Amino acid sequence: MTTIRDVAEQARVSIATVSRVFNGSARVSAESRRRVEQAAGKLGYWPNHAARSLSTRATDVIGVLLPELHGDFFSDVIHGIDQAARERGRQVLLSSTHAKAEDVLRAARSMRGRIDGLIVMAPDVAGDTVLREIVRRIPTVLVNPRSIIKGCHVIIVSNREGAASVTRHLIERTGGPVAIVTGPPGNADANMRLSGFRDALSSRGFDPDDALELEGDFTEESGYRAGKTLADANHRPPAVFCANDSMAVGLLGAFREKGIRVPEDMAVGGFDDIAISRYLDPSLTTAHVDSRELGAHAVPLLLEEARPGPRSYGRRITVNSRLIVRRSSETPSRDPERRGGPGKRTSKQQEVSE
Amino acid sequence: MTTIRDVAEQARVSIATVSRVFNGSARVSAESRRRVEQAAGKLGYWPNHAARSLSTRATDVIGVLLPELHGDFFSDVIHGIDQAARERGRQVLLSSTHAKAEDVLRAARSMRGRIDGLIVMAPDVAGDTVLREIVRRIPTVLVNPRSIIKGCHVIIVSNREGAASVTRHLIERTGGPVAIVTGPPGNADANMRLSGFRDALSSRGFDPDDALELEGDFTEESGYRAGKTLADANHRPPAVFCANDSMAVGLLGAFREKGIRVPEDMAVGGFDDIAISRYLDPSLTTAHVDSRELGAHAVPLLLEEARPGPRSYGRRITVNSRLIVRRSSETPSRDPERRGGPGKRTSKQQEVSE
DNA sequence: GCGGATCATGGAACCGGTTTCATGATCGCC
DNA sequence: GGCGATCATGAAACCGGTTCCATGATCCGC
Repeated sequence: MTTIRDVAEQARVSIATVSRVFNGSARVSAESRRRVEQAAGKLGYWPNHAARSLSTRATDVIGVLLPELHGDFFSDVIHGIDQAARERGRQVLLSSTHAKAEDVLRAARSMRGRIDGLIVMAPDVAGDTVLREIVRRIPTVLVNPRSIIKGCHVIIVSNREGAASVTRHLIERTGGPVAIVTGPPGNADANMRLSGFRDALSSRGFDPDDALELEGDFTEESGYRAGKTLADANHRPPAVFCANDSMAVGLLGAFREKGIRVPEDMAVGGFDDIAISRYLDPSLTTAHVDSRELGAHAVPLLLEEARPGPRSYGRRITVNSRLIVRRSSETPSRDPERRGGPGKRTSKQQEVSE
Repeated sequence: MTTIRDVAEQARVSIATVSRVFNGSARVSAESRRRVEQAAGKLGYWPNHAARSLSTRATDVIGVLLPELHGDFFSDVIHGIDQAARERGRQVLLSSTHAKAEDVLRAARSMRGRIDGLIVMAPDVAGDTVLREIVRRIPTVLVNPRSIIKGCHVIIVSNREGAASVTRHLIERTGGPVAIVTGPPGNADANMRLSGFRDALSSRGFDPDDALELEGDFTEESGYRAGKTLADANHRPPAVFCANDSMAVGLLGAFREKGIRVPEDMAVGGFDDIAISRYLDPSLTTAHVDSRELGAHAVPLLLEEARPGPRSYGRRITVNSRLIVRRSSETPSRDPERRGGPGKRTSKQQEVSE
């Protein structure tokens, strides 16, 4: 491959001059510039960015660590990050499926020298030792971490408040109580949503009841199993809140098989508002999280952090969720003609913000 | 940041020995290894991969160029690539939204030195000069390009055959003829699908008819517009094939607003089998493309290509599509109880392969 | 015409690793 | 005990850029 030296030789100038032409920084005579450009064109020279970033200590690349790429939620987050990055002339280095702390550490390590900063989503990583190791070396923005690192920027989805608002809504519509299908035990998002659910229940005068809490793991299958369990239960509550939409999809399938009508027999709520939620039958009441916005927030925060100079003190940004009421929690009697279906995607949906 | 020299100094060995310890290549005495590991741990040393790949000329990173990140199709493709890459210890450098040839070239250029190989999806890039420029310098796998580069690996979705099979199916169910909502004019996928549609029509004895071809651009909105146009047409055909599922979503919305029942008044088919297609009401008949498989094929092909040594001759891999028959093209009289909904996602769907 | 400022340019150090090659120590064997 | 083979190790070249600094040429004003 042709290097800067080949171009310099061909153009009969020094490599320093070639570098200057390509960076447009210092002044170069018109004659030298012409010769360099001609030589570069003739040889088909493309600069090597590994070499470049070795000396400049900058890469224009943002690293992203995700727990998984499955599911629409993370696709949307990546989309948001990629778009925000591209608007700022950055590329995105992706690494996904890091459940264990050890995986996260290894992935971050293998990015050292390749990125200017890192966006980490690690809702399953307990303790802060691993995150500290990373934050110590690489400018980082944490998204929904289980533990907060002092001085490190954080973006937090209002999981607790969102879960509480869906739960409250279900209580209002049905009189309560409400069951929950939880996320995996160690997961930060899952924990906050469970907590919000409990808050809402007790604030409406319902006592804590273990029988109302079914364990899931955010997968459609676990929602399906929980749906079967609920359907067979003796004293079925009139509503159930699924800690994410994927589980609600599975749960709705189980209910259909068991002949439980939604919302007539039971109201259902979810969390995330993934793309298919509005197309489900019945369409799903859920807490909408603007997952693109997550990325859009993370990138500028990170680039500010990655800038040389004194670090700003760790900032905390909260991304709000909002309640979207759809058919799965409608009052049964009401507006029967809407049965037709989800409607055109771009048309106005019935949305209720709290 | 600590460098290999700091570690060497602390461990009282040379940088060569530190390098050997970290790469596990040559033999190092137990004593030296211990000292190096202790020093590295104490100093918190993480190797710099920019420097490393500068001398090894390898990065363990795969570049991916996409036309856009919108839409479920490309999300799935990324997912497939990421998974295949991770299984092989590679990371993914992402760059999206490259409509124009110029953008594609710039993006590829800015990856030089950062990646071992490149996967390019550029269905809108006409001519082969830009792609040639890239292929010349970086091991590349092209996915559904508009023009074939000699000697370069290519992965091709059987657009033509898939479109033909959906069209034939619609003719069989309705007696034909079938209208089409096309993709954007210059797009490679769109062109092939249109071509397959025409083949199927003429092979069943229908003459070409411009009135049956409505122009779309792969967006939901364009499908919506086409739906309105079709609904208002004088002689409406009994079926319509949308060149992708997103447009079918829009078209179904328009039909609903116009009171056209699917499949009773009109049968509808799509292409891609994106995630929501099975959840639509009615669920959508479509040509399923395993978009994850696309990635799974591209990565090993690329890594083989990127291996030093003689280049293998450009190989061509075809990813087949298969017809998925769902309610949007069902014979109206049949099986009315299936109206219930899409069913559990993991449960068996009615699928018909040709 | 002379002295100092401005300007274009090249040499060389540097970024942080890998790897070749030379060297001295240790080993086994006769 | 001496010799060649084996082994661990460090010095130094190298990967391909950027940038500091010195240098010589040109320009300007007096």
